[in-house]
Amino acid sequence: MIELRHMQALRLWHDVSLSLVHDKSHDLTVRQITILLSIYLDPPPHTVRGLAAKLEVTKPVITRALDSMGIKGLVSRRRDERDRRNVIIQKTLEGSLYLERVGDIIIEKARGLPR
Amino acid sequence: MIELRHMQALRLWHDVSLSLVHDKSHDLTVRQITILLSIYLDPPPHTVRGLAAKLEVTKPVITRALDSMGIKGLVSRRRDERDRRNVIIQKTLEGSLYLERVGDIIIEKARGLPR
DNA sequence: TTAATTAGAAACGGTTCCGAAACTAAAACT
DNA sequence: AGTTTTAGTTTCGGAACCGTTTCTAATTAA
Repeated sequence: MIELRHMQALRLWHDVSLSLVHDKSHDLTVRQITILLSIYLDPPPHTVRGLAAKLEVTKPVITRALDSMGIKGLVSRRRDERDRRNVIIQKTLEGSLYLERVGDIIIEKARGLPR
Repeated sequence: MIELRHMQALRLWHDVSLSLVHDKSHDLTVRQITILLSIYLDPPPHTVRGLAAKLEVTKPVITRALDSMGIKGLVSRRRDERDRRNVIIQKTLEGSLYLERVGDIIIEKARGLPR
């Protein structure tokens, strides 16, 4: 039998996920949102290889996720001038606004939970 | 500027999502996990049309998600004998165990947050 | 300066998902 | 009984994603 606090945790996950599904604007995969959150929450600089190691996926997975999210304006890329093999992944205004909305949703849904 | 409680909400979402990405066992999409959680948290009976309406997606999306999760043993389907047009979607032991683990992860990551 | 390493992207083939439309079967209506 | 409606699935063409492998460019090592 699942306990009450388990149910509340899962209810939160459900409610926020449902809001993300309803929000047709971006439709990110779990990997993509994890990458996006890493870029916005972890200390920079962010590189393809660093994200690949963190998520335990191959580099092409990161490259393609950045392609997709770049098209949507959620992240941008810039060559590292100190070592031009590197690509520095950067935040965008659009990405910040999107995550701010996601944060609002999480807080709102958490507030609605029984305590 | 993102506030502290925003950051904590997003950090929780990040940490749990990262755990889900690391967990190679099931690899569900956001839609799939939303459907799975609906089945386990909302009062039955669960039907294709009901889930489609709730998620605001077409019925084939639900059918296919149930196909995928059925193969993984996370849900099962049964004809409604009272109205044989309906399909009743049911929980499984495997699905319960999986969501119990997800609940554990959420609670664990929430505990690790600064307060 | 040439060879080896490193970072990231591109190419390849396969899988999965999508929405729209067509289809099957069961129930309800007339 | 025959038509219409309802529930769910299947099919279709297209898009996105996956892992592996290959490629390009930049840096480091010999």
